[in-house]
Amino acid sequence: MPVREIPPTTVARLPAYVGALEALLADGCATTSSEALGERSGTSPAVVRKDLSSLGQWGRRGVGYDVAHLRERVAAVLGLTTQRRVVVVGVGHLGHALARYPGFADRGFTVVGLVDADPAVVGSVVAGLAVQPPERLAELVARTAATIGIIATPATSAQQVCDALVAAGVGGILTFAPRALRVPPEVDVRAVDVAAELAILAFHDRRRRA
Amino acid sequence: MPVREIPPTTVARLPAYVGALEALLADGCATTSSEALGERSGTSPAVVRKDLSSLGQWGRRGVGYDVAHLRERVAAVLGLTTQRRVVVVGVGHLGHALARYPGFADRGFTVVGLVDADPAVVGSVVAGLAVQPPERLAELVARTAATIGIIATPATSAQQVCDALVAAGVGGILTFAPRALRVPPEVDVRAVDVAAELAILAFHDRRRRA
DNA sequence: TAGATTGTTAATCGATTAACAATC
DNA sequence: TAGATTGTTAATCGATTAACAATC
Repeated sequence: MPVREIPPTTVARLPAYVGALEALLADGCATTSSEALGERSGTSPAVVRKDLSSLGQWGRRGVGYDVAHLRERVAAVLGLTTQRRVVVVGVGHLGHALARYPGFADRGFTVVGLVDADPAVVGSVVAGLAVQPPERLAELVARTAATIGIIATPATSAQQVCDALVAAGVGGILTFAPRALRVPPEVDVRAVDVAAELAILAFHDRRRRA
Repeated sequence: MPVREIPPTTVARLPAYVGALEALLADGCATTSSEALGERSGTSPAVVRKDLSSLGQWGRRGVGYDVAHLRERVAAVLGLTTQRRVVVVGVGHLGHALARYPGFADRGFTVVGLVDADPAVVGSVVAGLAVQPPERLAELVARTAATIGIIATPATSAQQVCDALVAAGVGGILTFAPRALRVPPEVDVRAVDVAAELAILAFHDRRRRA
């Protein structure tokens, strides 16, 4: 177990290493190098070595890394060995897609609850789960022991949903709403803003053509 | 027009400023400060001032920024004043959601084409567009003059789709597939990995409980 | 032994924070 | 004039890159 604090940039790259290691495993590679890992995860060999050595010394000089062992260790550092329960708020097109996303189960995440404010949607069954009304959110989180909430609502209700999730006791929130959220310091927020990503592409596109 | 190169971290924050300024405009604010903008966009006043001053001097000391004017200028820097045409490859649940996402049109992005490899999906009409087979991708991009491609396919086909988009001539790619993509240096790639975001939340969740 | 590759240190680079003079 | 707030500089901090000794 690492004693030093792991830098946030390193943590952000760990999931890519797990993915790359799984791909290598599927390809039948028993051993790999920082060079091959960098190639597969989109970073440089130097960064790979620095990141991995900040977690512990799991490679062998002159040889490389044991793929299966390293995958297990990095997944353990990320906390992917435990199942995590996730509640999705907002069951529009995006919420639907998230509720059914196969990439979650592979990584130990289970969607255990769906919530929507629209009475026409409440009660419908999506991905085997009956959609609950917002007033049942706290009870749902408590009953399922969910620790992560996903916000897939319009931006206008995002802060309200966020407050409800925090009050219900989740420790982490992933939001797709294009709006900054206020949360107490002990709650962790990650934001995905698809339109913002396109805007950044547009910036470079504009530069390229200028 | 700014002469100096704009730092990537600044570019990444610009869309949030545009959003915050639009919210302020909707609230009827004519003028704002770096403090209020920071609050709304999730950064500090110092960062706001530094970012904005790297684009030009658009504030007035002792007074603040003109909301409408600043919004227009930042949007112009991002290149949001021109309509951008977007092609979505992979029309599963996520592709469906993207094709219909209202947040795109608001920011000047129009989905002009849909492509899927599944013969059962090809020909179906989603969001007013007939889904095309992969072999029509190049023609589709050429005909619509699309400059941005979105990859919403399984990870296994992501690189192949990426190569086809590059060959078809798009300048920017937004991928949702959890896999590093190889592209020529003149093509810009942004990656959104939802499972990775959850994994990062899981890391902090684990620390919190440890 | 010779070649390969890690783990780590030092050097470079860039981003954030703090502070304040300029100026409305 | 006094108070407010920008634009900018300097100081701090953290991340990346380069290089190489350790070692398999």
